[in-house]
Amino acid sequence: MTDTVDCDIRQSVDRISSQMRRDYSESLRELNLYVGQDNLLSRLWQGDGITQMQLCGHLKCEPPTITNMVKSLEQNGFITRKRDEHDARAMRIFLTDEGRELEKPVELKWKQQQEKLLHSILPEERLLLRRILKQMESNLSG
Amino acid sequence: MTDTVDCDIRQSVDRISSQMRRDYSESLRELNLYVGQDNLLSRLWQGDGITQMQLCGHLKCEPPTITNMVKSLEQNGFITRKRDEHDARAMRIFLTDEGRELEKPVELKWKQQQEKLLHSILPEERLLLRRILKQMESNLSG
DNA sequence: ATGCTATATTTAGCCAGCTAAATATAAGTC
DNA sequence: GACTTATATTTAGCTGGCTAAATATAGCAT
Repeated sequence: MTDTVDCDIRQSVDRISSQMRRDYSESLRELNLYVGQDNLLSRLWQGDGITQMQLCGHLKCEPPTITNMVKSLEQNGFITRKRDEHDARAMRIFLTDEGRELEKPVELKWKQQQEKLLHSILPEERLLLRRILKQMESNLSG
Repeated sequence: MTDTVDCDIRQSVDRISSQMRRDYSESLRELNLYVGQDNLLSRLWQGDGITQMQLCGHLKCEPPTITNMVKSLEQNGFITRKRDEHDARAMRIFLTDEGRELEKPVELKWKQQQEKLLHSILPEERLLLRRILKQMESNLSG
């Protein structure tokens, strides 16, 4: 019984994340972005000029993934890359004006997505849910 | 405040699913499987000989995705494909012995994954969580 | 029988994500 | 200075996932 419930939870999280990704992907296309690129830009809105390795750390992904994402974002005019003046190995990533202009529209998409996800779930439940999700996050990273 | 909490939830689900995928992917490599292939096989363990279109429905993905997954699984010897006798358009997918043998090991991986995910989360909380996740699923599909 | 439409699958090409290996530069060591 | 190791990024090649377009077959209607 417990096993069944637990297994449902694992699968449920799986279904939610893939459906959310699909949905969200479609929504982001209106901004000429692909899923994941919003997270990279989000980090840059907090302060740009960081290296690709630093982006790896923040986005928790591998260097080749950053290379590709950054290439795509650069081609679409949202960021620029400059070689570090003191370390010719590193590339520093900067937002363009177009990249900066996406901050508000992306935040709106986030709110819309979150509202859709949490519709009809009560504030008390949201708080508890939040706590449990944090626990799950730390379970995975530990 | 509410916005912040909600947004945390959206991001939290995002982080959990990507970390889970990474973890799980690594774990499945021991069985010579890639993430997602276990879901396809799982449907076949319930009964094989179904068409690729039926798999699309169960896995909620598009036909080309099935074409690729099925090709990979066939090359690795877990399934075989036969053209439908009455409808030459359709391919029917069957498990090989190797494919059948993966059922128990994959279920073990599921249990390990779920145990890691839900560690230290109480049974009452799990029940509530399950209910909320179901609600989120229906929010997304509706 | 001819033709139009619907269905099943594949191909090509894109993105996120990965690993393994190559490249380039930095920095420490002898 | 020359050698070795560490770090940053890229390339090649794989998977899951997608869309758009191409095939192939089925089935209906005239």
